[in-house]
Amino acid sequence: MERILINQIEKKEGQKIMIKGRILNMRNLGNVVFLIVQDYTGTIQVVFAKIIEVKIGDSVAIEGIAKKEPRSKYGFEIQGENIKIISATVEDLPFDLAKNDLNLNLPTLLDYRTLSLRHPKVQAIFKLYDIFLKGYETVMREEGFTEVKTPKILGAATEGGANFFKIKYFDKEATLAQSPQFYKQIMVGVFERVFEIGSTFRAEPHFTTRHVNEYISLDAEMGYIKDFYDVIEMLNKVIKRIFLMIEKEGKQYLDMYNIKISEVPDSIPRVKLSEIRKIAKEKYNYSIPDDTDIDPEGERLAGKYAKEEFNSDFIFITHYPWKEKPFYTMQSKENPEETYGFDLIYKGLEIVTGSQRIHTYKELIENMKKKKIKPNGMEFYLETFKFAMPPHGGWGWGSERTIQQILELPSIKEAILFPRDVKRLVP
RNA sequence: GCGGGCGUAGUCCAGCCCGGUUCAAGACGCCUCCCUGUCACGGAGGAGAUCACGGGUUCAAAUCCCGUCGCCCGCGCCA
Repeated sequence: MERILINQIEKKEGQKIMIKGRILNMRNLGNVVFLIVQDYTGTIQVVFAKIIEVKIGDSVAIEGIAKKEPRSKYGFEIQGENIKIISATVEDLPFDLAKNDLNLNLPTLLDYRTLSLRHPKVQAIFKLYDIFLKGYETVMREEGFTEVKTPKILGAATEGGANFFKIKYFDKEATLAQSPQFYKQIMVGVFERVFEIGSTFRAEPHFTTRHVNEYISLDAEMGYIKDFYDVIEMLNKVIKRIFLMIEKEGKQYLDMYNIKISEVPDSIPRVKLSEIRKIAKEKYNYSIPDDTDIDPEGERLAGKYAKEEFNSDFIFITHYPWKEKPFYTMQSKENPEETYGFDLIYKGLEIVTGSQRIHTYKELIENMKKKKIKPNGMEFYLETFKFAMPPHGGWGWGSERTIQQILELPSIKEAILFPRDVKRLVP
């Protein structure tokens, strides 16, 4: 008999069918047994009026009659006639996958990742992530961006600093990319508009709920901009369209977390960093420390301000200080202490960083000198700027952080299948 | 790196402050039995913990002290 997918059962009312899937739960009432069976399209209840020898977790093939059943919360069920174990669970599960909530501590959730991922509510995170990635690809292509994949094994650190992983590369030393920055800029000189979805690696030993050492960055870079507001407008438009797609296609998954996805304003509020400092002080009586651009408390307050003042979950903070920004960021013409750099804060957490980049060779070299950065290993990047790079800018967007914030997950690690942090290299 | 916290059955946890009838309680899961409409099914019974490890204080330590190991969080840095 041919397998019928669970979401197709309603079309087979009254017919004898066969499904394949995993037993999520079993309720034994003596002479009647209820099974909840899951395949990749959904879940359904199967009822047997006899004793059956199966365990929760088994992969099974079930033959039975599809029928309408108002007594079942699914509205439909299968009157089971025959059940066959395709693959058996040979050990007790370490926790209860049948409950609505898994209720595990983070280390347990991640240690038993191969099993915790089977829980519908955990799966929902990654189904939403799937929609999110598809949305990004779709919208970016429609905006004329070409998808590129740039190397992650690099000969030199992208942006200086010590936060890159060193690896052995035959007889040389290499590093893992902590950003596609150089390559995506170079590609502006080729395709004008490019985007990338790729792994980035950061060797920072951070211990927070919003950092990991390997994450997926959604990058973009676009040429012939008139100023960095062109980049902000593009990002605004892209986010709005993606969030609408997630709302439409991911409703069943959002519902599992009781989340109504944020409305993205047509024009997300934009506030200068210097303004945010004043607002934090005057409105919330908090002083953002002078030795940083903005601290996490400052970001939370910026998010709070956006909600209270503009009823927006999003806010752009612009004009980050020159001394805090990397050498390729364009300095403000109006105020040399500031740059044309911005962050996007979503629900009080930074999820995107972007800027207009310096596009002339001369300015780039001058800025490097001022920042005391040696060109060693990045000659290939600098060379490009001798050959007429158009004015351009772009962003790096943390994909997992976005999912974390959409679902309000307590840790970014819940939004990654197999997260890598300071303490975790397996599974 | 600095600061704070945690470690008790397979899982989630109570007990720790104020050491002693609690030979560590409960819930979920597991095993046995009962139940023909459950949907977090219900009911009865049962097994499962050298209280992270090592040392100390004490008549007595899960509980107080010291050390070790493991982990989590905040900050820094950033997406």
